[in-house]
Amino acid sequence: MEQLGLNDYFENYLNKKSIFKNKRVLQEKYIPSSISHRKQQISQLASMLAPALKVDRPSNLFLYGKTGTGKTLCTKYIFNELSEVCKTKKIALHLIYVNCKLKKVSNTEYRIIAQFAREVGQEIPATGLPTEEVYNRFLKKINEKKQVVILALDEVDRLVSKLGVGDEILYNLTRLNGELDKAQLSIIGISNDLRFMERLDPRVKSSLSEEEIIFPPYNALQIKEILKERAKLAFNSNTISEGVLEKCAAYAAREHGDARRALDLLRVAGEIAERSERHLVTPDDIDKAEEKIERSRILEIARTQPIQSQITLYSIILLSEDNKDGIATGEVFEKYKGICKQCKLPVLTQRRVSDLISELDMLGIIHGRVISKGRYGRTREIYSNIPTSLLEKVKEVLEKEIV
DNA sequence: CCTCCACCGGAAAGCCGGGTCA
DNA sequence: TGACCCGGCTTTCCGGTGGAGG
Repeated sequence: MEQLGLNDYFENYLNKKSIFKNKRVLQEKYIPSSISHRKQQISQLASMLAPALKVDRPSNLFLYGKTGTGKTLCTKYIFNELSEVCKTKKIALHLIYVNCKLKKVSNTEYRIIAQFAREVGQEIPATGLPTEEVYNRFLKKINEKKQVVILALDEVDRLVSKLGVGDEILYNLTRLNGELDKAQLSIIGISNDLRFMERLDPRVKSSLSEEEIIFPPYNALQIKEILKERAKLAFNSNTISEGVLEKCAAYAAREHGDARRALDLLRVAGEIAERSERHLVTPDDIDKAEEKIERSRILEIARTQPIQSQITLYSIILLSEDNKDGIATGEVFEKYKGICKQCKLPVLTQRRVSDLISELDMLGIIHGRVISKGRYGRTREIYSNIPTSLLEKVKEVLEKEIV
């Protein structure tokens, strides 16, 4: 009997008319056949990379623009087009796209170079080799034949984040071309940190940004048009009610014209409507979507932090419950110490816990600022950023981990 | 105007678990 | 097998520092 019920359910599910026609259109990795409001950037990109088709080395170039302004999309788009041409005309051009923040936080020189090497078909162990050796293998591999290699480094700023340190990776990279005789190498840097360049060594700066392309944020109107195009492909007709796209665009523009965020919102809103058996997405769903995205982001962070960081967060939550104004680092540390002892876990130094607090701050899940209380010292004033409606749930998650 | 609190945050070095290589 | 290499996390050390209270 039960099985029959389940069968019916699935049967129903399949027959049910979905709101979505093709949900993939709203996903990040989808590349539309034409890109709106980026004509200028596309043609610049194309003209700068075109020499590669004659096996001449294109200039290094640099793409700026905040998140969701189409940098990655345009790059991938151009890469696709280029490689089409190369395939039909048999041109020796190798395009490599790497996102520098792949997997977890800080990516290192070794890993990045290893990643390049793998992209050109040279196996590299995950660790163990001297970094120098990885460079050599990479160079040797691409220098095997006469060709142009274009490296796109998405989110390059991640490579340099630790002020001062790290720009040697870029320095090395920009110099690599000189060590090749057959092959030629050029680099596309992509960054959403507008002040990134200022922090760089001038030598790197000049060679990396032989050419620059700027991606300005989309305005609400443009985002709306983008949404409209995508929605047409992604949803069945008459499933989007009046004002949904406008609201979605307005929310995304409120930040800084982040088209990706707008698309996420729309997709989640669609899912919400669908799950509640409606055939219409309403502006209200956009609000729900925004809340849902934020909630799951927070829960995800709480769940995946390393244990010591979880305990720190837990301490902050506990303390902020009966302490409306900010908490001091010292208080957090005392609480933290107590919990660690109780759970028989090693206790970290206050210095370290202080860093954990900063990290949680970066994630936006708490916030704090350094403040002086005169005679009573100088400390960070810490507040929780977790909405009260989510507090219990977060605590639950953390307690499960801590025990 | 000076003091001195309670921490901030940079630098450097150590440890550990992952690996290579000859 | 032992000598090395790497990244990530942590500890150690320590020079600051804004401003309430004297």
